Amino acid sequence: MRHPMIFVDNPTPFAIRVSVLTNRYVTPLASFLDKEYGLQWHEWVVVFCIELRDGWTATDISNATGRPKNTISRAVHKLLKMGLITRRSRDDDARVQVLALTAKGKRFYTKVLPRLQVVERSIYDRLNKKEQAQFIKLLDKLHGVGS
Amino acid sequence: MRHPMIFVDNPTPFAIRVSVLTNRYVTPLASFLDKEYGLQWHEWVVVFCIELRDGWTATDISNATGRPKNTISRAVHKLLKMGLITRRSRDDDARVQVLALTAKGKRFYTKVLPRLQVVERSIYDRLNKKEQAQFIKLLDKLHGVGS
DNA sequence: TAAGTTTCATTCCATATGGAACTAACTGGT
DNA sequence: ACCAGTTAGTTCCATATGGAATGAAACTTA
Repeated sequence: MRHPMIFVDNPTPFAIRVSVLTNRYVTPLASFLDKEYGLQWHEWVVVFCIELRDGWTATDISNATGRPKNTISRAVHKLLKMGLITRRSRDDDARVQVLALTAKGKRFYTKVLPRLQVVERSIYDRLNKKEQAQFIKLLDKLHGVGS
Repeated sequence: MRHPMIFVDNPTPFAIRVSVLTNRYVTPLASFLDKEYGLQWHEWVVVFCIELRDGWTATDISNATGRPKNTISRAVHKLLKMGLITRRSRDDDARVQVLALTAKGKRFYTKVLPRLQVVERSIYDRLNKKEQAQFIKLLDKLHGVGS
């Protein structure tokens, strides 16, 4: 590898740094997930969202993650087929489909999360606790918290 | 938008935060680039790399960015066709193709960079100068500087 | 200098992607 | 009650993607 640290100590645009971080960091997690469980990254994100809070719809997830809604729609269908989630039209609006984890989905989440965290930690632990907290705070700010 | 700040103040895995940041942040830049100049994100990254340092090859860029080499190969071909870069086999090793910006490519870079920075700043300026420096330092650490 | 191995880059192919058009369901105004 | 406008979710389709196979050139060892 001839220029591994190319983006260090120079005025590389922030966006390039971030996209490279995603390439180096999220991509390995996604392929781990795919190999071990046949799950796409988006599908995992949907599971994660639903586990985190009740009442999510495909549109909510699309808004929260910044992915187009057809992508989320496909992920939802796959997860339904896998029996990991359920979907129910809301009584007051038949267009809105509320998602929820099945018992199988909850078990899946409980099993997968710690394994992902192991992979995650191998990179994330390059930061100490204080730096990790700092980083999350900065990410939140970039996500537009408070604006 | 019902849950815009879903990933704030909870134990969302770092990888999800990062991927969402990319979705919200790099994607708009990429579509700006595509609409205005017909350039894919990878193609822009290749231009940026070549401008930053001399002597880059497709493999170097693949290593530095974490994208597969066929992706870079395609980007290089497109840029050659657009007349933005040149390619020369190295004298001592004909397998290695050294890339360089053409005059047109340099003008392109000079024209595009500030326009991208305007878009970039609209998000990045949510951090003050000190936080920006902090963030870059943390990114560098995550990229494995020093390890 | 021939055989085997490694490396750089391209091509092939099955799959993923996302914009745009679409359907179905609701809302508001008249 | 009707029609126009809006919203949730799906489908269509052209294009992007990346793993694996291939090609091409250069090394390594004998």
